[in-house]
Amino acid sequence: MTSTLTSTTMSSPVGELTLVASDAGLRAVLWPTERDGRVTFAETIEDGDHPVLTAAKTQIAEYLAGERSSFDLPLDLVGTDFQIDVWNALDAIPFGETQSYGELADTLGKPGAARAVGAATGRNPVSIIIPCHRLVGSSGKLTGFAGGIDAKRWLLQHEQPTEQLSLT
Amino acid sequence: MTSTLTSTTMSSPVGELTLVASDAGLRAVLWPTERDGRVTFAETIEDGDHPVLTAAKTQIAEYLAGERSSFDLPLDLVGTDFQIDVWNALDAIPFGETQSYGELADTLGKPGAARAVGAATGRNPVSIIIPCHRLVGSSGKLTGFAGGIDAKRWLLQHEQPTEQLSLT
DNA sequence: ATCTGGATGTCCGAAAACCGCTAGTCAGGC
DNA sequence: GCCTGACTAGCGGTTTTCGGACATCCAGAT
Repeated sequence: MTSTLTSTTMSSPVGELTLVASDAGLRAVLWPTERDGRVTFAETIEDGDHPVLTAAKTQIAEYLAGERSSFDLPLDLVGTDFQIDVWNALDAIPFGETQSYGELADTLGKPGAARAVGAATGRNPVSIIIPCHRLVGSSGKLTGFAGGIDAKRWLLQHEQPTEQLSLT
Repeated sequence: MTSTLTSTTMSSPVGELTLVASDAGLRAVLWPTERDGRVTFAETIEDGDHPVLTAAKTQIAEYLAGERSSFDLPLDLVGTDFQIDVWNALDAIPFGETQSYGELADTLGKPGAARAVGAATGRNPVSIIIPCHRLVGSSGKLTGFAGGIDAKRWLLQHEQPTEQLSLT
């Protein structure tokens, strides 16, 4: 049926990440709590040498070390049209900036779909690479995150030049 | 996603048949009324030269000409566990014989599931090859058929040596 | 200040509907 | 009596439908 998937893992300040790739590109970057359910691991093979996986590993490590602010990787996104739209819009939020769920809904031409944006964001398969952590409540509050609110706060602080803002 | 499907058509005394194959084998033999809905034709390519399709065409023609009483083709059945069980049990009914829905349910070890057998039979993707026409009501009545009751009667008469039985 | 309701797309579980059935019952016609 | 046909309840698996729940937010009423 589906082309074979390969996977590998890497450790990071925000927990162990699991990377999954298909022939077409990077399929997923998963938090420890997401390992099950998000991807059917029945058809997944461990392979640390997959070119897309090694590239992703390198770029994520550079990002976490503060040496990189954007990614350049082939992605293989699987989702509904709306979800893909949301993920692409997320990708357009620049390093260090944030946007609210409602604002993103507006830019998609679907005002009022803030809640739907939240649901689609929560289903982003490629954490960190597609910066779902840059989406916050309209009041600035950090509302939810697949990897845990702590990880979201860590990533956002990490993108602040002074490392000083205290985020609630 | 799914591997590519190829299809072709052939005419027969019971109407034009549409054959569909995947890499794994014959996927479907459809009646004119089934062409839509049963298979996603969005991903189907016309190709009369596909080896499985030509073999199926030949064997069906031989069967319809009275020169063949069983089939030997790789099948690629897609369905629930129960449906697959039913289809396999159907395949075991010999040429020229019939069985009732309830009897088949019994042989599956699920007495009382006669009606479920009916539903599964109605979903048999591979008409003629898997002889769903050999399944009749417990009273001997021809109850239903995807290709129409007339086609069912034609096939059953065709399998009678004398061509004489009058089936209701 | 705080609470309520309504709008959006998707997924998930529960419940209902749907069938290519069947054995049983009962009323009619011979 | 015996057969037939019409009608009924209950059978089991699958499909369809429906109602919530979500990583929200704004307006209006308490």
